[in-house]
Amino acid sequence: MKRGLDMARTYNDHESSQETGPESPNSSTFNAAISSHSPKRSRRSIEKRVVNVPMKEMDGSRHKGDTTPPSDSWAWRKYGQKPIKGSPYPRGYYRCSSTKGCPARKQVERSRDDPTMILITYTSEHNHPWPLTSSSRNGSKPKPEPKPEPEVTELEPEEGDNNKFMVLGREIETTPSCVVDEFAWFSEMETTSSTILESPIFSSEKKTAVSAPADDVAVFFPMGEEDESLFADLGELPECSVVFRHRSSVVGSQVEIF
DNA sequence: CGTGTTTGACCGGCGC
DNA sequence: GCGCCGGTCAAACACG
Repeated sequence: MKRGLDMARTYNDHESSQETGPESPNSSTFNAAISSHSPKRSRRSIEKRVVNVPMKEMDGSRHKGDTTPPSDSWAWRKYGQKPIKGSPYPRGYYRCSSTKGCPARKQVERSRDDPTMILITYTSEHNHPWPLTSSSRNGSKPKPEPKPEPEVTELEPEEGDNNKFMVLGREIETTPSCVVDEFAWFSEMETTSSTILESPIFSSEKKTAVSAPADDVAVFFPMGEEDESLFADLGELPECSVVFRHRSSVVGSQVEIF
């Protein structure tokens, strides 16, 4: 039996059962659906987010190798590892196993430039929610865990900068209306283990994209209208609610969004 | 026994 | 057209 055919099917079976709606061309410059690198998903919008995590934050977590990701609250199952050309470190491929049919994936690799940094790329289909149920890897079973009562902090973009921020060196216009519910999962991760570093990109624009006063981490991501549909079937968080919880140990944040 | 990891092979896109 | 490369599959294996 050869793959091509059934591999696409295997996943589409899962995904089709979770179809939340037709792909909508996005209006936001920011949530730009990536015409994927992954041809098998080309029918859909793919969202990609990159997070840098310093390795030291991984001490004490289940750190077994170069591509072992820092523990977050989600269950991830590794499905592959590849050496990457030009990088001395392999890239690990993980699929979300927190929920059945969860389309989220992540890639974990050491930064070539700074081996102490772990580069985590989260990928999910645009119309799929990011995993909101969490599961501790301590146990073997992921279990649904509705967030108790997330501490909601309303964040408002500063006006001075026109709601723009830099993404990989590009200035991106953002939608001021919402902060990222979508990143509740990220918040979880952040609260559990990692420090998300502040990148030069964001530090230079810190008044806009990332508000990272000494003890607070707040990250803005614009949401297009269609993003809200992400949560239509979730109902766990109020609109425009999110945010990263206060953590005294946090030194900064960096999230690059594609 | 169920779940996750390892690893070699395969597939498709892309550049030359 | 061909080779390279990134992404994924799936069998075998490990572990609790």
